[in-house]
Amino acid sequence: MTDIKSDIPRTGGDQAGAGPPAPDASAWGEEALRQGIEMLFFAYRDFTAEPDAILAEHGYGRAHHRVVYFVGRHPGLTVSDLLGMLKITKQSLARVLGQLVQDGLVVSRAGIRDRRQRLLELTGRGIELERRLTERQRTRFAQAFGHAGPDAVEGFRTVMLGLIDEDARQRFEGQDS
Amino acid sequence: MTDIKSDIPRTGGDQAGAGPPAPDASAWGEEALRQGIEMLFFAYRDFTAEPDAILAEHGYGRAHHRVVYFVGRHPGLTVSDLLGMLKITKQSLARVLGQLVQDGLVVSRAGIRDRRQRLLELTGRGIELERRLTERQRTRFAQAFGHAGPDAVEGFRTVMLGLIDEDARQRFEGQDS
DNA sequence: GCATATATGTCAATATGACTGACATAAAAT
DNA sequence: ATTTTATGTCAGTCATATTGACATATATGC
Repeated sequence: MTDIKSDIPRTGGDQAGAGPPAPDASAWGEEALRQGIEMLFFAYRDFTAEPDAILAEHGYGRAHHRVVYFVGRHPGLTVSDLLGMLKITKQSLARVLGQLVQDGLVVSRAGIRDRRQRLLELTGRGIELERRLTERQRTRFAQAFGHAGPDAVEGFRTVMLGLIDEDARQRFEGQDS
Repeated sequence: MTDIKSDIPRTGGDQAGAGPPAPDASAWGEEALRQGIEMLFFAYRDFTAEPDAILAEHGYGRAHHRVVYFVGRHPGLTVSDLLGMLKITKQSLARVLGQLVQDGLVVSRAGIRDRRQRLLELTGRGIELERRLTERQRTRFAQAFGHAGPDAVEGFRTVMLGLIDEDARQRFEGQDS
C-alpha cells in the first residue's frame, strides 16, 4: 500500500528559497486528502451507529436524535434556529418535532418578545433520552481525545473548523487557542 | 457563552502527585466533548452538501457517490468488500450499484480465482464522475489541512482514528507517525 | 390603522436510502 | 455429493428528505 507519510508535508520541509507558501497551499497529496475523506465517512458512520440502535427501540430515527440534541444543548431555541442548524426544510422538521412534542419529550412555548416564535425545550423525559443517546457519543470522544492527548485534540479542532462552512464555524468561535 | 478553553486539559497540567493518568482518562469536560460531537455533525453536513448538488443533476444520490468513490479507490473490489465498507444490506446496494452498472459507470467482471465474485471497476465515465464529485471534497480538505498545518493534521488523524471502530481503523494502519 | 413581512404550521405528492424476509443460482469447499 | 458462500432478486415497509401550495398569528413599517 502507498505510504501516507511520504504524502505528508513536514514542518519546515519546504524547498529552499521557494518563498513563503500560501497558508492553504495544497502541498497535500491525493492520498492524504482521500484518507481524510474516508476518515470522516467512517467516523460519522460509526459515531451514529450506537444511538441509532437505541432510537430504533423507541420507533425514532436519527433525525429525532438531532432534534433532542440541539434542543437540549440550546434550551429556548426557536424553530428557525433549529432549521438553520439542521439545514432541512420545516416540513421535514415538522414530522420529527411534532412526534417529540406529542410524545412529551419536547415542549414549545410562545416567545415573550415575539409571540410568533416557538421556544423549544426538553422535558424531563426528553433530557433523559438525550443523555442516553449522547452518552455513547461522549464516551467515544472521551476515549479518542484521551488517547490522542491535548495537542492532537487542538489539531483536530483546527482541522474540523476548517472543514465547516464559515457560518456554522462561528458557533465555535472565541474558543480557539 | 461557556469558555471552552477552561474545559481543555493542558499538557502537563495534572494535579501534583495525582499519579499517572490513564491514557483514555476522561479529563475532558462535557463542553469539549459536545463540541467534538457538533463539529463532526457540521463537518459531515457541509462536506456532503456540494457533491449532493452535482449528484442531483444526474438523478443520483449520496449512495451513488459512496459506491463510485470506493470502487474508484479500490479497483477490483468485490461486492462483499463494498458491503463491508458501507455497512448496508446487499438489497440497498443492489439498487444503486445496478443503476451505475446499467448507466455504464461501473463494470463488474467475474473473479478469476473465485468466479462467484464480482470484481467492480469504474469505466471512463465512472472515473470522470467520481473525480468531479470528490474534487470538491479534496479541495475542502486541502484548504483545511493547509490552513491548519502538518502538526494539526497529524492530531486530526489521531483523533479521527480513535473515533473509528477497530475493524475499519485497520484500513489506515501502518501509516501512523 | 392598514399593508406587508415574518414565524410557524399543515396538506399533498414524491424521491432516496435504508430495512427485513424469502427465495434463486452458480461455484467453491468439504 | 452435500454444504457453504457470493451474489442476485422480488416484495413490502419505514424514515428522511424534498417541492409546492396554502393558512394563521403576530410583528413591523408607513
